[in-house]
Amino acid sequence: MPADQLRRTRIQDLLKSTDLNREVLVKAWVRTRRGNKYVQFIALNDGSCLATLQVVAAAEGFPEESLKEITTGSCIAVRGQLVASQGKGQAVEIQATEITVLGTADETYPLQKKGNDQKGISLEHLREIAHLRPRTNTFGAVLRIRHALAFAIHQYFNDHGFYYVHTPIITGSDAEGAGQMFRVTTLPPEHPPRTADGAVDYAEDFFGKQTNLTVSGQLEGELAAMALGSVYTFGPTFRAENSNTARHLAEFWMIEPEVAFNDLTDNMDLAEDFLQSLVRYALAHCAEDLQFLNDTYDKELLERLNFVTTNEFQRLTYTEAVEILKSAKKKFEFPVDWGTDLQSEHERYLVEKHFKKPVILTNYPKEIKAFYMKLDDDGRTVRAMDVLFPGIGEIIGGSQREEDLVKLQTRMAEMHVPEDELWWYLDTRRFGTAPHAGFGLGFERLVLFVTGMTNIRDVIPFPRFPKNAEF
RNA sequence: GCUUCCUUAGCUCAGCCGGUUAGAGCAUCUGACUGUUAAUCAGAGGGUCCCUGGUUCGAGCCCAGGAGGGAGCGCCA
Repeated sequence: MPADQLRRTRIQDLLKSTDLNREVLVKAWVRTRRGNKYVQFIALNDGSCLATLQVVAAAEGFPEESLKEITTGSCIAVRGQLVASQGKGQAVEIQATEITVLGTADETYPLQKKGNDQKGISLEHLREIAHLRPRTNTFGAVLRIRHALAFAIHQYFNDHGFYYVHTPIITGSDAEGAGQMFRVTTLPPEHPPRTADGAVDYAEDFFGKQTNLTVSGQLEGELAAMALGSVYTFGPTFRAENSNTARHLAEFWMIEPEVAFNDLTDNMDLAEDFLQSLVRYALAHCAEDLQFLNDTYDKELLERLNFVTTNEFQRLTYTEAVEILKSAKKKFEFPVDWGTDLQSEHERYLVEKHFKKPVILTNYPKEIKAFYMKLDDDGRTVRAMDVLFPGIGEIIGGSQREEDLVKLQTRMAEMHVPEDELWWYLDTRRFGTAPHAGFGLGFERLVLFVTGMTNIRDVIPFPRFPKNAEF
């Protein structure tokens, strides 16, 4: 092939290639350069995998002076022979014949290599340079795993007969009951049009009414399930809560399957198989990245992931959980009483101390759960389920839905949910209602669990949280 | 929103009881070195000690207020 038609090969493909002694072209970012006046070694990373490719530049072709611009962080194109490496750290390397600097990076590049004192840039500092952190090993690994999990989610549902439905991001309802919402408006903030009594006149707004960013696609997902049978949503979700924790974001991605004719047990079966399949997919497809995270941050990560894929989740009712907590020897900061919601410390005790495995809690008191959950026969509890994971807490929240129109209307009245805003939702119970169930999985919480990262702001490229919308 | 801790070189951190010119490792720069593996060796440059005010003969250190960040809690996914 003529030299100028040579196409670039990804480093991932070169590193596993057995077709040696051929000319290749690589385009990538420089991690380090070292050597002497006779030979120089350049470690290259193009993001296709964690590992770097070693480029050898011999002095005959590349006097040391000519490599001055090849600094940590610069981007170069290398043409050369792919050969077996003489060194011990790698199987193959490139003997360079031509190096072109595509982009320089001077000494102010923030991601200079860390030294042999093993101390690198902290995750906290990397959050302040989130535009560059994908170039680190850690964020490369996290972002590749995030991608793999997103892909596995679509594959799982496709393989199981689910249809992907796109629910709206702008919603005209603020009655979904999942938290504070962000307003969406085109009205001028300084001088909005007013009605005769002085209130802001939203009839003048873009949609002719107040609108918000969605807090959940569930209600629309239910509409689709009542036609397509098994559906799921996977999209961005927004909560304007002033939550300052390592497990909350103002903008996050949520997966919400909804299945006609499923009851609570079917729902639990789906959640458990779904989660196990996703973890299994990551173990099979992200081995190198997971090994790196295991070695770097959390020595028990792989062990924990394998454990989850091979052990059944512990299922018990809220009432049973309260009994266990009441008889526990541990002293809790918050008392446990039937009817109050469990605190983080209680959930952590059940998952990490008592059962030492993922837990699915069901049949919560109706007072502490949403209006749309199906009432149990005793009239006190609802068919809710929360999946609790070690280190994460609630990773899934779901329920069998109330399919009976009258019971649903009664619950809405009790919880002051206005019927007129959800007339379309109630129509599903008026026309051909059916038992159905579903749940919401926080995507970033899943990525948090699989990567072993401890702060949710480190598993999404550009996190949105109170007082921060940089980048 | 609440509790608590932190903020010193580009990064990661020391800094004694409040006392002379604020230190280390890494990074960067310069030089040496014939295949390195987060190369090695030698040298050099690099500081608004987060900001404002106060106490004191004297403040990186003590006090007050503010800003930013971490961890935990609440809300939840």
